Amino acid sequence: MLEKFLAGRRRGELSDGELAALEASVDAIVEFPARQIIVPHGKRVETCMLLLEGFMTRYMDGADGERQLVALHVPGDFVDLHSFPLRVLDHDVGSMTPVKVARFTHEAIERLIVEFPNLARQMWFSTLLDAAMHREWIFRLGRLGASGRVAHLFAETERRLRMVGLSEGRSFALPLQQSDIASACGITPVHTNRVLRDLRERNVVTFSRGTVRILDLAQLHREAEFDDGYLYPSDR
Amino acid sequence: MLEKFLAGRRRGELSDGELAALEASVDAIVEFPARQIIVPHGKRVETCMLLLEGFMTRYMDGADGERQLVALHVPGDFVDLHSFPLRVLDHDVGSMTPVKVARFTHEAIERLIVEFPNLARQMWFSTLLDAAMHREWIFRLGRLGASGRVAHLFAETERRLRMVGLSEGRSFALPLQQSDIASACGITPVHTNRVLRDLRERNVVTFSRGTVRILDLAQLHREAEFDDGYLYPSDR
DNA sequence: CGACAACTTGAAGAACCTCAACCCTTGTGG
DNA sequence: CCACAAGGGTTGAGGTTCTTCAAGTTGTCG
Repeated sequence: MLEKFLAGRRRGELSDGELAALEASVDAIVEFPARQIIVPHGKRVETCMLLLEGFMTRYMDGADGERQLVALHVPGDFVDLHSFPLRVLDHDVGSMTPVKVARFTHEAIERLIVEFPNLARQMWFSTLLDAAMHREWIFRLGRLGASGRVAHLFAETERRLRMVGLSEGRSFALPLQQSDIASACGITPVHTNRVLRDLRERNVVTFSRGTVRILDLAQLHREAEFDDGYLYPSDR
Repeated sequence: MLEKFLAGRRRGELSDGELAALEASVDAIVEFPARQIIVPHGKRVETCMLLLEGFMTRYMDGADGERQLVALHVPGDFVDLHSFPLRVLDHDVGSMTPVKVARFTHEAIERLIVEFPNLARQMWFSTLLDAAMHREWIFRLGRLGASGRVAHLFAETERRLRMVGLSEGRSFALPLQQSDIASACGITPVHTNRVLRDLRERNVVTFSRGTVRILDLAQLHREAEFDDGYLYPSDR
């Protein structure tokens, strides 16, 4: 049942036994409404969640209330696996859409990694994939202009969704508002709007009512300086 | 021999046996000159390095040759432990000063984590600390202005050096050039110079010839919106 | 002392932000 | 079915921040 969700975050294969043990360890399938804090920062965490449906984000709020997204999570992501070694998160985890997750208690994770060292390795790998994406976001914010940042967000998300079968490479659902894109890219909502118009008018990509339509993938990647190597894709 | 270096990146304690095994696993103590690429991106990596002396960085270069630092490493950091699960790095690792490192082969790491599950956990934790710092850098770049970014870099580095006994809280060695600070903060060297003058003239912090002198720590933290929680400090 | 690299400063312009108004869509109650 | 409210999206004008380019100045090392 979980197998198809794990395609985007694997280093090598999972055995049938490992997969079965993972599925047997699921504490519960849980649903949350959109726009809700799922895991607050600074509080002891006892579970981890594998995202099955919907979009989630991790974010930090600044002193003036301005929000910075630090990650966008798509189905297949082990959203807060970081909380297992860390125990307390330095950031909030929230839902952007209604979401469905498979919840695991930390005790269950503990048992799994003792019994299946390969699963431990896979989980470590998964969290380091998050770290690699963090680094790419640092690069995006530090070295790209506003339109490059938005292009990069689209390019990365398209590539990640394609890994789990949620994009065919031309258009995909990205149920965010312009202000969410602004929060991810370190720019204002107003400027995000202008950037989107610019990308649209130059026939690179359009974003409207939660759908991204890529008109020129090569140009999108060029403007984003995007190379998918950091995602360690298994499907190429 | 390694013990004093590990103070900043521990979750709980290491037993004498674990420490001894770690020390026995050191492949070699290696020195590198300043300003050298130590681990290039995209190439299979077979070893990891624990930084003993000097400063190292991880960075990515953009299409126009502009460099973005994604991490600054201080003594005690397991610099490229990410390469163990990832096998290939998405970024370069380089020395800023002459450095001395303890090198471990991946095979040695493999043996260690099989025999000492607690070491495996510590190593996972260490890489997630890097991820937490990455998130903070994302916040810094996305939500702070130029002087806040520089202040944040100084605040974070001071706190980390204090954890390993290399800062007393008032002044510390940070052997970087203004252009390195620029690379870390996503601003130009020229603007970095103006920001440093501003911080100096407002009696917050000075930076001169590789030394940071903190004049008003509270104000530095305020401007950086700095809270050390994400470093999971064990010394408070 | 001379050469070189790093640092410093000024001036002009580009990128992005702020503020304020308006538009368009969607949902709701009469 | 219409009126209207609310939230998100769009546009314009003007200001701030940061960049770019170019010209010094300072410090270091042979």
